[in-house]
Amino acid sequence: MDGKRRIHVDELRDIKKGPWKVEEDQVLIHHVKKYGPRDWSSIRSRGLLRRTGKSCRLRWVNKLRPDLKTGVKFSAEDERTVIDLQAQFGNKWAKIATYLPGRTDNDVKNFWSSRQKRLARILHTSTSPSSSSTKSHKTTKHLQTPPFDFIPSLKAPKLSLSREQEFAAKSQLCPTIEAVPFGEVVYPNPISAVPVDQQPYVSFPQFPILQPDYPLLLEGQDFIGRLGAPSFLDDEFGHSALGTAQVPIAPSFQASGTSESHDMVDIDSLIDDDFPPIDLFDQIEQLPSPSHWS
DNA sequence: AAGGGTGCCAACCGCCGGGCG
DNA sequence: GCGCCCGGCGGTTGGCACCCT
Repeated sequence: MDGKRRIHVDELRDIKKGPWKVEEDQVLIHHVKKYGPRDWSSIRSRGLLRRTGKSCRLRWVNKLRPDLKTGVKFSAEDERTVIDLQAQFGNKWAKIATYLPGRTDNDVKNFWSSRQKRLARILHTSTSPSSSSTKSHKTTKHLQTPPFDFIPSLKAPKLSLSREQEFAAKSQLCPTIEAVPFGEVVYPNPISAVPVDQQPYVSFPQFPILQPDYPLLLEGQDFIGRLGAPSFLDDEFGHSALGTAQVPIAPSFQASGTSESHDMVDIDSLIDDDFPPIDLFDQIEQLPSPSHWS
């Protein structure tokens, strides 16, 4: 073809990928100081770096920008903000990131992804003991086709709660989960494919079918733990909107050994670390029922 | 001590829309 | 109007460190 095309191919062959070196960062920083965060492609055309403009821009935005909160974990406040905004905007990470100073869309995206994985794992563990913790999180594709209809997904009902209201909704904790005695099992409607005659069950809310997304799980928060709270259904969905399903207790939860463990599950065994202190959610108010979600 | 699971992060890929010739 | 280039964005992947058994 023409010369222009051939040059383009040669350039592509010469493109560098992979982790950035300190020297490359310095060149990029120098370019931005001189020309501003633009003309990314000129960095390459000037022969300053063997990186694509896209790669340069990404490096600057995600790593080199001076206003970034690098190495700072998401606070509970950040967490709430992300959850709120994700509920409002969906997976518009760039937009959400604009509400979080020092955070990039990549940060938010990674945070949300980790959270989704954790939630999926928790739910998977609590409903499918035979297959828990056997697959690497690297195989993320299984998360896109989760085994449950209700795993929190990428679109959530739009909420208009105040932050205080939402925090308050997290506050009702129950120290135990009450297990349904074996033999009094109600088959978990949309939840589990595990044979019901092989596992005892933990009371579990039957999520609203038309609102399958559950957006308000804080990082590290004991979703499982709250399932046993008497007010859980009222808090989260409005009692009238829900029935109750049961899900099997994971083997690790059953194996506590004591006679009580037959009927009661120690909440500590269900909760991840980093759980926000209870007094974080001092004020208790009720969430609106799903009928109020718009 | 070793191996597997998990969390976190950096970076790439593909798609899309806007600008421009 | 069309094609190309560029930048922006969301999704995905791979690597590494840490933790647990």
